[in-house]
Amino acid sequence: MVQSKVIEKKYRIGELAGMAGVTVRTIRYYEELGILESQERGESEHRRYTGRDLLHLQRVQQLKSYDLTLNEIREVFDLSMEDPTGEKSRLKLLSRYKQKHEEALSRKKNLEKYISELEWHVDQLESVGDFQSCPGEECRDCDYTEICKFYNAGK
Amino acid sequence: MVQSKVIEKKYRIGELAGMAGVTVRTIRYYEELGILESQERGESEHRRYTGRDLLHLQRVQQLKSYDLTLNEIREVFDLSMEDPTGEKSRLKLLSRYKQKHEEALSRKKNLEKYISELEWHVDQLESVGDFQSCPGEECRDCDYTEICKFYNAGK
DNA sequence: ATAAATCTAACGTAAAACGTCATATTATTT
DNA sequence: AAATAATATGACGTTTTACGTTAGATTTAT
Repeated sequence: MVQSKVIEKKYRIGELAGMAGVTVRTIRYYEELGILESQERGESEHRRYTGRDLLHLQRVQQLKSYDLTLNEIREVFDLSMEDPTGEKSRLKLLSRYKQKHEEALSRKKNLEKYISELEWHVDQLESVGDFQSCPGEECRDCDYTEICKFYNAGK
Repeated sequence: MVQSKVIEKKYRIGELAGMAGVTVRTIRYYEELGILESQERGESEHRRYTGRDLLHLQRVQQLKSYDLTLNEIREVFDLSMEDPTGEKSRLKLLSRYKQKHEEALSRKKNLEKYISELEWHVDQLESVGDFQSCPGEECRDCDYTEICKFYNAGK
C-alpha cells in the first residue's frame, strides 16, 4: 500500500500568524527561543510552516493560558522531544514530569490558601455587623487558625 | 477603668527589617507604595515602628507567598481599610472581594487543567511502551478530550 | 515593475521589586 | 566632643518577560 506523498500545504509566516492570532514577531521570537522551528527553507529565504506547526503554535497558546512562561513551555516541549523508548531516558523524563507536577501542586496549595482567606473576608462581610480586619485585635477569635498565623497575634 | 497608656516599644527601620527578614530598602519601598506606613516621626526624623507594623509586614510576606503582587496586596489592604460599617461601603467591599475570589478561582481552574495534563504525561510514561507525544497523530486516541483541544487534530 | 511581505539585526519598552550609589543628617558609642 | 553607625532622600541601575518597533535589504506576488 503505497502512501502517495501528498504535497502538504505550506504557510508563510504572515498566514500562520493570522491563523493563530499572533504577530509575525511573536513567531520569530518563539523560533529564537527554540519553541517553534520552521521547515527547512528550500530555494527561497522565507520560512514555511505546515499544519503541524499551527498545532504547535496553538499548543503554546494553550500552555500560556495555564500561566506557564515561555521558558517553562520550552522545557515541556524539550521533555516531549526526548525519545523515551530507552528505559533510562524514560525514567529521566518521568522524574522531570513528576517534578513539574509537584511544583504545580505546590502552587495550587498556595492558591487554595489564598482563596480560603478571601472566603473568610467574604463570609465576614456577608454576616453584617461583625466585620473584622486582619491582622488585628480580632484575630484572636478567628476561625482560620489553620491557614493564618495572625490569629493569635492580637496585642 | 483607666487604661494606662503604656509606652509601646518602638523599633527603628533596621530593627524592623531584621525581625521581618527583609532589607531596609524593602520597607522604604513598601512605604512608597502605601503598603506600610510608619508612625509619625516625633522629634527625630527617623521612622518608628510598632509591633503592629511588624505584623503588617509579615502579612505582606504571607500574601506574597500566595503569589500576589505588591499592587494586589495594596488593594487587599485598601479594602480592609475601608470602614464597612456603612451599608454602601460594605457592599462595595463585598463585591470587590468576590471579584478577587473569582479571579483566584479562575487561576485555580487553569492550574488544575495543567496538572491534569501533567498527570496524563506521567501516566503515559508509567505504562511503558505506548508513549505518545502531544500534540501529535496519537491525539486521536487521547482520553483527555475534555481538557485538550488537540485530541482530534491528528492530520 | 511596483507594491506587499519577509529577512536580519538591534535597540526600545513596560511592569515588578527591589539594589546600589551619593550625599546629607541624626544617633550612639567611646 | 569626636568618631562611628544608622537613617534620610533622591535618583539611577538591574533583571526578567514577551514581545514592539524601526531600519535597510531582499523576495514574492500582482
